[in-house]
Formats: sequence, C-alpha cells, structure tokens
Amino acid sequence: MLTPPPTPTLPPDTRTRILDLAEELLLERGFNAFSYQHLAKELGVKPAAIHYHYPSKDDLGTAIVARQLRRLRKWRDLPRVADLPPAAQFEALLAVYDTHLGHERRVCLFGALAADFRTLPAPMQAELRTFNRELTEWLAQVLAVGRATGTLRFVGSPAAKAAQVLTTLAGALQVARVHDETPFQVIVGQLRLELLP
Amino acid sequence: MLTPPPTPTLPPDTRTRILDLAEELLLERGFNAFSYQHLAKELGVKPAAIHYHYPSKDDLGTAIVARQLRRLRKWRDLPRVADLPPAAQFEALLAVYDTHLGHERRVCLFGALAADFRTLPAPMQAELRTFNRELTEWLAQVLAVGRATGTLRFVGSPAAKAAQVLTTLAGALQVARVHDETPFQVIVGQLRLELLP
DNA sequence: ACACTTACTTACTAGTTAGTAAGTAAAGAA
DNA sequence: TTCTTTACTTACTAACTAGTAAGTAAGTGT
Repeated sequence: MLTPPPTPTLPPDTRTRILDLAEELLLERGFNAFSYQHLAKELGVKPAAIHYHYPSKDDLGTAIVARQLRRLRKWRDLPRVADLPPAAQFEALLAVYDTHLGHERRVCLFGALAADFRTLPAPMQAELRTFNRELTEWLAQVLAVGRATGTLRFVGSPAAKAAQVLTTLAGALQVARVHDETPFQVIVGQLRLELLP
Repeated sequence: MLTPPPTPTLPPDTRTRILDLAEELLLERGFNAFSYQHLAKELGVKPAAIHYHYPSKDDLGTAIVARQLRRLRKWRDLPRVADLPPAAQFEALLAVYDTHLGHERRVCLFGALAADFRTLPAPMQAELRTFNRELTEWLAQVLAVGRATGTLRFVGSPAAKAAQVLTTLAGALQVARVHDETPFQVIVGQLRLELLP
C-alpha cells in the first residue's frame, strides 16, 4: 500500500474559505439570500472576522465575480482549451455547465445574478458585464472558426449565435434547478443536434 | 372633442394594488429584495395592512405566481391567440416577452425566481413548476403543428425545441437587464431566423 | 337599533441585518 | 527585546425583518 503523496495544495486560509463558501451560497441560493452570519456560523468564525477580510458585502460580492472573471480568462487561455478544434472547444464549454449541474445543480454566475442585478453594487455589475462580454466574444470566435472549417453549422452571425447559445445554457441550468436534470440534458442535446453536422 | 368613455375598470382595491406592486418589485428586483415595508411605504398604508390581506410573504409570493398561471391559461385560450396559425402564435409569444422588455426591462416570472428557487416556499415552487410545464407544453404543440403544416422549421422533437426556445427567451430578458435591449433583439432575431422558413 | 364584518391603524415583539470600535494573542521584523 | 502587523474576538449599535395583538371607524345586514 502506497501512502498518498503529500498534497501540494496548502489548506485554504480563512480569506479563501470565506470566498469559496460565499460563492457556493451565491450560486445555490442567490446573493440576497445569505448573510455574514450564515458564512460565519458555517466557517466557525465570528461575523466580524468576515468584515475584516471583506469590509462590506459589496466587497465580498465583487471579489466573487472578479475571481470568476480571472478563472474564465485562465480557462480560455489554457493550452488544453485554446489549442482544441472548435467543435471540441464547444464540448469543453458544455462540460463546464455540466460540472455546475453536478455540483448540487448550481446555476452559472450570470444566471445567479441577473434577476437581482439592480440590487447589486455598481462594481459587481461592471464585472459581470465584462464576464459575459468576454465569454460571448470567445464563443463567437470559436463558432466563426468552426463554421469556416466545416465542423460547426449554423445560420446568422457568429456573435448572434454565441449570444443565443450562452443565454440558452444559462437558462438551462435554471430550468434544471426548478425541475430536474432532464430538461437540461434535453436542451443541451438540442444544441448539439443543431450545431454539430 | 369627445370625452373619453367612462372607464369600465374600477379603481383597483388595496388587495390588488399590493399584488400589482409586489409583482412589479419581484420582476424588477427579485423576491428577496423587497419587504412589506417597501410595499407599505409606496402604497401609503401600514405594513400590517399587507399582513391583513397576505398574512405572510409566502402567501403573497404564492398569490403572485398563482395569478400569473391564471393569466397564462387565459391568454393561451383566448380566441385571438388559440385560433392563430402556428407562426403567428409564435410571434404572439415573442410579443409578450417584448412587452416585458418595454416595462423597465422586467424579466419573466421564471427568470425572476429561478436563481432564488431554493429559498422559496414550497407552494410557490410548485406553482412555478406548473407554470413552466404548461407553457412548454403549449409551445411544443404549436411547434408540432407548425412543422407539420410547413410554416415552422426545426430539427429534433417539438418538446425539446420548445424547452430550448423558452429557456432562451427567459435568458434573453436577463441579458437585456445586464446589458441593454440590443442583445435581446439579437437573440430573438436569431430565433426567428432559425424557425421561420 | 344593534350585531357583525371589512379594512384597516397603532403599538409592539423577537430575531436578523450589515457594520463598527476596541481589545487581544501570536507571529515576524528591528 | 520591543515594535508592528496580522488575524482575529467581544461587545455593541442602528436599522430593518416578518409577524402579532388589540383597537377602531365605516359600512352591511337584520
């Protein structure tokens, strides 16, 4: 029997644990449905400890979206994503949404914040707009190359198709939450059927 | 100059005014983002007056969804909707979403509640599931007839296409809220391009 | 005329919210 | 060794939350 190799990841510090839990609650229950008390209780610290790291809930919310934007950019530029052919890049995108589904049917960041958007602090709104814009631009490029090389099929402009597909995926996770995983699979199946020749 | 005909609609009573305002706030800011105090202040009554008509916020929320479900059934069965050819029924559906967009970019009921779904009272969850299921079944039927008569074009099952289209429309209103009306028009344009031959 | 119902208001509670100020224990730097 | 910084806790506030109980004024029915 081998002893497991020493884990290379340090145990996350309080700052990160707060952010992780806040993100989890945001994606599972919505931004206005969790409080510093909830976070503190579950983490075994006092609410003031959270104010120490994130003085206001606005700061905390903005940090969540900012981190997701950093992750998006990192993921998009990863060689194992950036070097894929378009159809496989599309599948990689679907895999991300499938992961959300697997994690307690979490919605995506956009789907979690859109309804409450007007109650969000301005920096959070700005970061979310950037997040959505960059993701849409990335997919539009993928679709354009895919159609040019004959591996993806659609009518209309790549930008319009990208906006439509991402909107559908965000909505599909919401439908999965309201019903179950079935409609998500049905909708993704329909997307594949239409895009992949 | 003609004097306007005497309005046949009575001025709405407090009970209705509460429900109207609560629905408006729900669709514009989310269910966890308004309180009995907000409602009371804007209506010029005391919070206890709202508890008189809707004892708990659960009751109020459930009443909002129940009314929307009644409206959906009524709309769907209206002769000027039910007797239309499929392509025109689809356009009538788009017109409803366009109306939401025109009303301060309100999201649809489903889009407003999906993210916070797990924080909602059980009767509200049940009503929302029914709402979404009946709307999807209606559209599936429209699409099936439309394809059979050659006025609508799509691949896959009518049920899958209906789920995809409605999900996209709900998401499109959310995108409009985060950005502006342009992406909504783009997405709806894409839907028309694909469905109408 | 009297009883009853409707639609509220006034006055209150207990719990939760974000946020602050002051204190403290431990670690690292000078 | 002392100073400083980091990462908290304790103790607090003011505002807001849903919700309740008791009272009241205006009708409605008999």
